[in-house]
Amino acid sequence: MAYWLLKTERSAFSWEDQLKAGPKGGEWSGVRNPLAQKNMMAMKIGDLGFFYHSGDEKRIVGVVKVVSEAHPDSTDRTGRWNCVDVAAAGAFQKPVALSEIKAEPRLANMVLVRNSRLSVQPVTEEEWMLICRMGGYNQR
DNA sequence: GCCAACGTTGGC
DNA sequence: GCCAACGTTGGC
Repeated sequence: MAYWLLKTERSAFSWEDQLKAGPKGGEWSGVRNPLAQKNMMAMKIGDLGFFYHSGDEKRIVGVVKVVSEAHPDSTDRTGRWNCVDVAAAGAFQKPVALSEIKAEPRLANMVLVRNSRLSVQPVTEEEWMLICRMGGYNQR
């Protein structure tokens, strides 16, 4: 079981959109970066990911789970890109802002801090647990 | 609005 | 196959 972080601009696809997709979830489409793509290809059903709003908000607002492993991205006509399906697993009681992550020394090595442009990133178990605690998110 | 970091493109 | 030029992302 692995942990990830998925970035999206609110205007493109928001947490509310993710909630609307319900327990069956939907495609995490539109990723057109080779490294982000490689990360998605490595996702397994049941893996969890932070849902991060980039742009004006810059904060983690919730958790999604992988409900379908990589398959062709329906928004891609070239046939080169794949995506996974994710469903909302729960919202943070208190969203965790990028500024809080940067202020936490134990998170200094997070990919989010090191390579802010990567849209699909791995998260370590230690980072995952700590951020869940910061966000008031209870894992089952 | 700026710019650093990173990707992609295209000429050679 | 290299690399300069250009485009995009995303934080500040």
